[in-house]
Amino acid sequence: MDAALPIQRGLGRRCRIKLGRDFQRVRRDGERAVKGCLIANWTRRTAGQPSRLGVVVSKRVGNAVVRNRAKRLLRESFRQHQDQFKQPLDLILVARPSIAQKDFAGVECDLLLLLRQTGLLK
RNA sequence: UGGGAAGAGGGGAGAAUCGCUCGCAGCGCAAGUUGCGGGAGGAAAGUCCGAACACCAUAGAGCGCGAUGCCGCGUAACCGGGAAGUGGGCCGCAAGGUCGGACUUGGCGGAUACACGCGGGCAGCGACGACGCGAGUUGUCCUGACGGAAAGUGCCACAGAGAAGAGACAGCCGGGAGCGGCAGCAAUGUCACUCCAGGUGAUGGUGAAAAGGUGCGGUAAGAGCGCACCGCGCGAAGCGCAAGCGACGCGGCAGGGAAAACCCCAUCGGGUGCAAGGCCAAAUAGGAGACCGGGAAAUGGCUCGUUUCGCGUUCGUGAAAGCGAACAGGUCUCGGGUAUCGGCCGCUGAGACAAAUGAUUCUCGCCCCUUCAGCAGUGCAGGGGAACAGAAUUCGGCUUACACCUCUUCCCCGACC
Repeated sequence: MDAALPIQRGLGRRCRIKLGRDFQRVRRDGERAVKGCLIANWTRRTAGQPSRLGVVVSKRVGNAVVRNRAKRLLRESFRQHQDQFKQPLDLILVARPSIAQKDFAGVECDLLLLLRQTGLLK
């Protein structure tokens, strides 16, 4: 890892969407895209604020173990690429049932493809 | 050696990088940041029983509802006192003291509903073995929501003549009448058939079950009609803490299944659950509606009974009682708002609250397949696999899921000695 890249890849409490009204706002007012095993809703934030992530995994995806793993994979994909966004986002990732068969590389690939298609990446 | 069943135990290890969460300490005004330490299971699951804990309710009686249902002993969660060790907080310069609770070890006392374990008892158209001519008895195993069918009501399909204090279809039996064959001189005897009125519960057939069974006697034929034995019922010396067993005596036999149909008996049971519940801002603030105003509320289902509250004020009318109106009062319901799926406590050596305990890579170990080498155990290389499953107040039990490995017991097949 070269020293030129800023290493700010944490995913603490400030980087999460926790309030129900935030979820409702993003899913009502934001933009929406679908790719592979995930659905994304997002709204743009002003520069300087951190990006925030919310994860939604319904019971249709699987039992508690499968759902937990899906959430972890989505969070990890977001964490590793959040500094590559053009501008900060409030992003909600909704898992689809096909995520149960994917590994980390598959989920990461779907997320990058989606972000590239919608022009959110640098 | 291979396969199967049951039970018990285990349920990969280590490292690097990047992250999450909680606690403590340092730095920082703060946001944060650094260090150290803790961070999923045997079932964390289902939520099927219970306990702790919390709140609400609670004179009592009856009815109802629910749960449980052979006997004995034991076990834990939990509560109380206390000991040692490990780790932690606080005080102290230190030695040390102290604190609450966590874990481990050993032990004491209290508490038991359910559950579980062990032992025992009883039952069974159950399986196998032994004994007996036989009915049957007995041993082992298995099974058992294992109080009551002798409180009552109802049910028992199909088959069968008959299914609960039953029943004559075939059959058997003697008697009467008729007709016929045979024997006889005849009276008569005998054999078969038909009809009539009876006897019978031996035989056949049906069924889960046919109203005790096996034998002998008896009889026209039969029948506990009589006897012996077996079974059954009642009483009972004695044995056992108890469930219960039972020498012996008496009784010719009372009597089917199902209570997981209703039901009866006994025992127990108040309700809701951490979204319990408490605290904080603001406040017994301030709105809307309904009802009561001879009633309301509580006794969490109902009734009785009991307890509590309330039956007020003003105005009009009237002599008064009373009537009408308004207000106050009581009870119930509903909605908005604040820092808002508000925050904190409850809440923990995991302790969240859009929910942490992770991601990637490497090494080693385990299992399977293939190639090669080897008589073989096996070795090298390549590829693949690793189940069920994620804490949400805590604890005990139950149930369900589970790749693979280890151990114990039992069974089966093959080979060798």
